[in-house]
Amino acid sequence: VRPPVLALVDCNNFYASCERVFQPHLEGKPILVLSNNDGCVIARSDESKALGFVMGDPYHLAKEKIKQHGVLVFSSNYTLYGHMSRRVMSTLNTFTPELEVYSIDESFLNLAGFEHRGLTAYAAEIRRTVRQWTGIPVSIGMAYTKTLAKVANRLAKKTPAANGVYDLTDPTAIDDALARVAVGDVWGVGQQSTRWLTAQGITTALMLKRADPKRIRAHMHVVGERLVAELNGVSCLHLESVTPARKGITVSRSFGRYLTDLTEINEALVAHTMRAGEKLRRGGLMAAYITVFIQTNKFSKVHPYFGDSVSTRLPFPTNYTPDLIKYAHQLLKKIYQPGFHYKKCGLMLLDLQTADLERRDFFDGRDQDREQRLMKTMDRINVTYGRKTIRFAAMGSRRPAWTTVADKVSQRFTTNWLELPTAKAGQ
DNA sequence: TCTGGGGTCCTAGGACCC
DNA sequence: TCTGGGGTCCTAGGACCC
Repeated sequence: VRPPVLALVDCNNFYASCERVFQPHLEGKPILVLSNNDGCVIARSDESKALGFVMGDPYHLAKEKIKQHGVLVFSSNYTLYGHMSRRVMSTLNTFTPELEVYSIDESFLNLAGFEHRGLTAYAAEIRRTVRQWTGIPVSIGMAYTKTLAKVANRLAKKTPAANGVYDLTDPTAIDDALARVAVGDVWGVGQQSTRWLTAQGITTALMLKRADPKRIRAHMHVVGERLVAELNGVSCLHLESVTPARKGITVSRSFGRYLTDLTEINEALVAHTMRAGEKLRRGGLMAAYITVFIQTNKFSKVHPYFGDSVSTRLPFPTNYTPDLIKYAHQLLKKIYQPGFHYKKCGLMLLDLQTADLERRDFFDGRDQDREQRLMKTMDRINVTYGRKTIRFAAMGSRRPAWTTVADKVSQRFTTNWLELPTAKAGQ
């Protein structure tokens, strides 16, 4: 019995493409999208790639070249990207009953049962439809394992004649394809493994496919062994159409400038904690374990590096923000050392559990119903009138010292009435 | 002189992903 | 001056138990 055909649909240059949808004059121009805090390059249009801009390039080091080539630069606009992502995914859902949303710009589709339509033709139709309904260009790779579908997707992008669709279900085509892929470009092979594999003389995906799985396992553990199996057409990573429960929630940000003062850092931490609480409640969850971390700028040549983290188990699982703020603050005080130039802080909530049980009845005389109503009301106000409309005093009231930089954000075209795109009828 | 063995649970840290 | 943020999985090793 054949395993199901999997298609990996990947949006091309997703963030850059999102910017283009509502600003068509950007078509054909080099675009870069920056990370939070306008720190580094995280998305590039084809034109920018051709100019030699690299993923992860620090923005401040690229500025010269950006100016020189007239590249258009955007701060990241996650509200827009998230919304465009949902549009793409729901479009894809009309082509298959079973789909796994793998990331903001990628989905695996189960195409079993659609073979009679001709896989290449069907994929081409998916591609056309997504483009027409959302304005986002996608590439599609098909194979019998996720790892091979990833390879196929890569080839769909790299092979101009493929028209954005690459079928790797034909076993006789696989080896030729794998010979064209560097081992470091295989999904799951990162820097460490690339270094080791190369030293072993394994430089292409095909060589990795043919390597002795036991030998690979000795260095790359079961993950590496599975990878070799997947390259050999043995499916180990199955389609997960049901989103598994979240294991942790992290909120962290770099500060817009250095902070040295505990109170100021705590204001940032309180803001992050509020956000983490919102995420918890939105997912119907409570957390029983919390980690807080701080760090200075790891790239600085003038200031010494310092970073630390500390965790604690909470006396009871909670999603009540005042509880979270209290414990986060206690932990921050434990790791804060005066005298450093801090650049970032954050928290992680772990050991998440569903909030449907009344677990805290035994602990104290607190009125949980009232607490939950309070959080619900706060959440509703902050959704309706904007984030942090209602906030905790510990967050500070003036413009916070830690505010991130985002100088070049585009409009929230899809989620804000005041920022809708305008169309003009021409002659 | 000679000081067990096997199991579980938990956490930290590494590697990788987008 | 200026280098992101949020995840998952796996393994080793310590604590603990019998």
